[in-house]
Amino acid sequence: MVSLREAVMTPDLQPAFRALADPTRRDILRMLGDREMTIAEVSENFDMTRAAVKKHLVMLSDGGLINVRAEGREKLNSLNADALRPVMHWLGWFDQFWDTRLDALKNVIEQEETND
Amino acid sequence: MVSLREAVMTPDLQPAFRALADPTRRDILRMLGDREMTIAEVSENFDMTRAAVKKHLVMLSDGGLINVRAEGREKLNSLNADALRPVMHWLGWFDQFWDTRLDALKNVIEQEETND
DNA sequence: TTGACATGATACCATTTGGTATCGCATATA
DNA sequence: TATATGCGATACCAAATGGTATCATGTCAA
Repeated sequence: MVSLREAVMTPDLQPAFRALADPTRRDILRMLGDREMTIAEVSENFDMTRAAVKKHLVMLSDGGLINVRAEGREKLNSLNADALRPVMHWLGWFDQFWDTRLDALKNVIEQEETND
Repeated sequence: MVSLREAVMTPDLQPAFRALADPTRRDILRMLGDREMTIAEVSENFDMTRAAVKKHLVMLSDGGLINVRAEGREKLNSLNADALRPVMHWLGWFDQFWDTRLDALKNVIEQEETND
């Protein structure tokens, strides 16, 4: 029996971290930020076969990072950004070790971002 | 020529993401949060040979996640948490997609954490 | 019903990954 | 100087990964 907090914040991180370890899959995630896409549409953006893209989508799905919805003979893949929260949470533990000398620089950068 | 922001916030993320993709390496990072350790010391915490641990340390070093300092015939490995910032930054892009309905739950959890 | 088409499934291949065993080298220390 | 010790390097192996080609299946449309 795990606590509510454990259940929500500490699922098995391995599938998500593994899914994020490939640049193609990270690119796919950002593409799906725009809109949900079929496998064929995703594949158009890469120089590889649809079967290869399909494998990446399976890994993303295994990590819970995308949802797949059937519509007729098409499968629409959509981003599930919430699955990135546990990953962020894990990384957040390291906040305590961040070099505070960089904070000023961080602020500068974030200021720049507001001007994008 | 890349901008300051690009140089600081968008280095090549691949070595870091790859380093984070293995549970042993993630465990090592948290161990090194306590104190810097020799290879032998890190190896004591795992059921694998020193050579295997060494390989993990090399990958962590490739990702910039640890620093290695020689002291006599020993090599002291220490956490470089700052290298996780670009990773956090990349993940932060997805904040815009997070389900706001989870924010209340997140607050509850963070409240719990203050009571640890 | 008959194609056309989007997807799924499988077999296969090369490379990377995660591990072991073993040897050599540099550095403390008796 | 010997010798023990901490580490690095290499060769090797099994399994996972990232890709291809090919065929099967379900669904839309004429």
